[in-house]
Amino acid sequence: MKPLVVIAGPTGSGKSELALRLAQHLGGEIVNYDSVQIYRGFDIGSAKPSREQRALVPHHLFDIVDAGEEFNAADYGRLARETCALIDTPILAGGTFFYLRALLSGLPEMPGRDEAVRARIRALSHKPRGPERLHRWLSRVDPVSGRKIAAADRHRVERALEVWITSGSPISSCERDTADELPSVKLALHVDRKTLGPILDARVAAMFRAGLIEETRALLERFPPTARPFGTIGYREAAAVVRGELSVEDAVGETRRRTRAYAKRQMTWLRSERNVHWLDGTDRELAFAAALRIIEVER
RNA sequence: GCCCAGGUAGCUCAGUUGGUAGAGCAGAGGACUGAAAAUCCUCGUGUCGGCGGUUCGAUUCCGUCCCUGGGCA
Repeated sequence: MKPLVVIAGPTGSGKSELALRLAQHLGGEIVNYDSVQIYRGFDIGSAKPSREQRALVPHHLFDIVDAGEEFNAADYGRLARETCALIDTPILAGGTFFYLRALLSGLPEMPGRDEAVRARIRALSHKPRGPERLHRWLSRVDPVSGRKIAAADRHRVERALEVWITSGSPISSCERDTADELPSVKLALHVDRKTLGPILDARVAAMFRAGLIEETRALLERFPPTARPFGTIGYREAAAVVRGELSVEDAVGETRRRTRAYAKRQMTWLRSERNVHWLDGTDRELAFAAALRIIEVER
């Protein structure tokens, strides 16, 4: 199997554009690894490629689930493997590196999500000092995870307990089969944060101008407000505006703030990723040329 | 000109019944095993507006001056 081409980088660094150009040049097809662009209707706030762009080259794994449906990294990993297997030259584009990992390395063998168990755990967490008690429970049954996961990290505490309850074995004992990793060429666009900041600010303003609030209002009429994508950057703020809890101005500010923090988190993740070829994201032509060269050598 | 209310970390502010101060945000670094655009961890010395006074000691009390709001003229 030829190595998969992966385009990475922080949000707003020009991943989609580079991926599209490479796909056109190499006769490839784009495969999304962004956890919000998988949702139907969440277009403006997720910076989904436009209809025109998507007509140029086949695009996969966009608009595959509705907001109310359960979908997670494991689902993505399975789906993406199937999808890539059917395509001659997949070009992975996105920013959810946990999803990318689920695709390339797979997730360890372990029990899936169990809503009933989750509901029980969540009920406990709402009691006084609930989070602390859940963490103490976890530390007792799985000291390794207890040490690794902070008590305030409710998602991870919840999942670790869920695995313990449903399987009787600690999540920390589950191991990924590392030999199984799919070969890939990882290209990451680098834009230093001083430069990226204003780009992201402008992008957020453009999203609100393009009708993010109206898009969110329409989506809120079709899906429960607790649906996951309503908690993501931009949509959380737009939903608050729709509910009359936030001014548009504050929503823009809050969305900018969270977008910048997100870009920072993405950079942190990418820095620790091995075998990444870094490209200068400030020069699109150079980045494209360099990407082509690297892909030729690596494949 | 007079009367209020303020002037404390890059920003918004808390606080010190007098013993040189701390939150949120921003910023920096990090984690990431089915919610991942999620969730979380670590990092805080700044003439506490200026100058005097009282005091062993003032950012805190007093005086005065400057600045910013708001009100009255």
